Amino acid sequence: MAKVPIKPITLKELAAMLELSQSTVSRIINGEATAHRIAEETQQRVLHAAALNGYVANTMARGLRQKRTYTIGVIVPEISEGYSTTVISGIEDELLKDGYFYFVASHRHRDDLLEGYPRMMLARSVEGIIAVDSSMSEDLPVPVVSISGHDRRDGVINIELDHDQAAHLALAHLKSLGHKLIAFIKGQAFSSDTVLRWQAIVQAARDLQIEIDDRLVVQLQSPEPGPDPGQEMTRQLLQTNHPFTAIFAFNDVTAIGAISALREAGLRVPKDISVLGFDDIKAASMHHPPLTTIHQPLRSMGQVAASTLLSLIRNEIPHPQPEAITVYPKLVVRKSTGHTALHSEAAAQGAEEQSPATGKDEAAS
Amino acid sequence: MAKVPIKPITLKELAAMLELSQSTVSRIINGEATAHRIAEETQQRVLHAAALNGYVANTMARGLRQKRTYTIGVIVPEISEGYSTTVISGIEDELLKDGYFYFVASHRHRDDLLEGYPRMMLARSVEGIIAVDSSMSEDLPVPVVSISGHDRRDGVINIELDHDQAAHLALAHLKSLGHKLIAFIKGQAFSSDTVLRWQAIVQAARDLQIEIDDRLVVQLQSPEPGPDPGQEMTRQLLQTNHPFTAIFAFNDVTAIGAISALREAGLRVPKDISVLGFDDIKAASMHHPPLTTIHQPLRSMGQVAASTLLSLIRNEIPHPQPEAITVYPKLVVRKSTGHTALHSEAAAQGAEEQSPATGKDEAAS
DNA sequence: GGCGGGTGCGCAATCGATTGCGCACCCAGG
DNA sequence: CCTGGGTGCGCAATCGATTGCGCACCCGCC
Repeated sequence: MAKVPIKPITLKELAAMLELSQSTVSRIINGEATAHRIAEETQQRVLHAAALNGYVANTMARGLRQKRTYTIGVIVPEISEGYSTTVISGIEDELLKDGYFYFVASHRHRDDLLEGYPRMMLARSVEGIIAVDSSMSEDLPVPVVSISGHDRRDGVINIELDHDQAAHLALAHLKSLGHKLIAFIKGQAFSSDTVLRWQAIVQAARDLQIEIDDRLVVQLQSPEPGPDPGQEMTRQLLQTNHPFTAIFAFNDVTAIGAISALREAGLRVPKDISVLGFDDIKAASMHHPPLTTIHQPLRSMGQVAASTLLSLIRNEIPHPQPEAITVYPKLVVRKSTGHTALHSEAAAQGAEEQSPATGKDEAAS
Repeated sequence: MAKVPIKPITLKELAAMLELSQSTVSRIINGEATAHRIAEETQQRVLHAAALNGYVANTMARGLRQKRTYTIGVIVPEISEGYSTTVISGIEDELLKDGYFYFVASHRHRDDLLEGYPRMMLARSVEGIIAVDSSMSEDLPVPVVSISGHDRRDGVINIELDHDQAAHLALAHLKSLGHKLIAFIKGQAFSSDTVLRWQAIVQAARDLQIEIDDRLVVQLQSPEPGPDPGQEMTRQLLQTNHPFTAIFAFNDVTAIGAISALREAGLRVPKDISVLGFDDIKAASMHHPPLTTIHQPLRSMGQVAASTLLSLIRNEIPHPQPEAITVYPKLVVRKSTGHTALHSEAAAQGAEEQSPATGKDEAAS
């Protein structure tokens, strides 16, 4: 089992052993032998010696010359929460399959890092960059694919959710449960989804004839990840004393914070107030009650981003390039939403019973 | 906002602009100016121009010359859950500070990947590897730091939790709440913590004079991440009909699964059954009820691993190297544990009241 | 005027692989 | 004998940075 790891042999040494030039050996190793008319016998000789000596080309030397590294960079806001990491695991699926590796860097919304990381990655000759929920402020000399970044920049392909459909699914669901007084928690200003999502909600509300009461609309302020900002805004919502029967949160983590605040105020979810999340991260199904949420196919967004980026790198995407690739949401009904009790106690009671606790839900994607 | 599209500038170009030689510029950039008697004014000129043009040395070229890559590899079982990702974010903190980048690869417990990834990383000349909850089967020619991997291999430094203390904290907590019939859910066989943790539990139980009933000990089987395996084993535990008043789960996600199973069976947590988790991942504090758990300083374990690895790489750790670096657990009491009702209804009632819902807990580390 | 000692910086090789040209050799045909 | 066309492979530049030497210039002093 214990192979002795020896000092890697270089091309020069290998060539010397074989009494051939480096060029020849290099060509054979790289499978360009026939294109250069190298004798079959020589090829075998070289290949054999290479295998015997465990020759592996030095990645840096090769990278320096070819300007190829088979490496890409992934830039995320934050590494420890459900959104980015699910996307990353989708990215990984695709990349490693093709022999690419990736660097990860999280900028935590710090502008200097948002600027610096792409640069540092370029210094490492990444062949492309995937930005997750982060807007790139500069044009980069490599292909860029952006996930939920709505920058509309030349050459940058966006992977984005169909927000209109998402908003429609969400509001139609709440409406079907009888909700009319719906509170909204918008995302932080820095999140690239915030604006589009809100526009879509406004439009969907109009289509479904749901009225949006401005006093029931709040926006996350604290840049902190985790449920606290959502909890905080929900408290604020409760303090204003405007009645509502449902909350549509910007994401699942916010929804979880909202539920904490509601509980704190003695309100039951979903009996008194329904809470609808967004994203469908792992924690959504693990929560109690399991969150009804709008599922974003995060993992496959990562996969699509990665395979699109590879295509761009290989120049396989004809111009004009598409500006965006749309993916579609799904409504996942779990237990944090129910019929509103405000207009019909009976309906509310029914809602309680409508889905007996089976312990199973469609968490797995 | 729109700066120049950043095509990295090279040393040669920068030197040309400044009408200096590459050597001089290189020396200044690398802080070897004084050692080479470069005029203070020239230094300022160079530094300024470098900053202005966002010069960053090409890592490949530098690496080629210095035989350094400033890159390490991180191997994790799985990327999308709380344990690894928290560790990774700790790793990132330390590494990027020192100009290192890292590759991530997740093996999902597949042996071929567990073998293959280290190899591929070596081919990319990583200077070291951090293995998170994964055992490396071979000796590697670079420094390795392992987090919760109990392999005891020469040259591999382990970052490990003080399991004895953890077990003691956990059992003492349960005992203090009156629990005597404690069920245990052990980790999957592949998790490197499983054995040590269990040994520590057995020892702590002995010390605290708690009896472990073998019929109340189950082990996670399914390799699947997420709460399902925990839920499954808890159902099994319930079916055997041996009474118990508390469950000590292998980790928080398992605890969450356990709580689902208990609810499903009509049992309340913590009123009927207390559940104690392990790890203190983000989801633990977000759950309802918030999990009482044994906190592992995951983030700082990542930081320690990274800084230790960097020291190893720099050869700053004198021989004989330590075999392990121990970090310490903390008991975080939230709301999933309470006095057992089995022996004293009064005590149980008291427990209910003992911690009023404040909505605040010590989740943040 | 020549020499010694600072000062301040440059030349060119080097890391290991890739790659655009080009060259030597052989054989057959004219 | 010379030429033309294969065949089989090598020369040397190149990628971008680092680094061991070394050199030019200036000043003051004997």
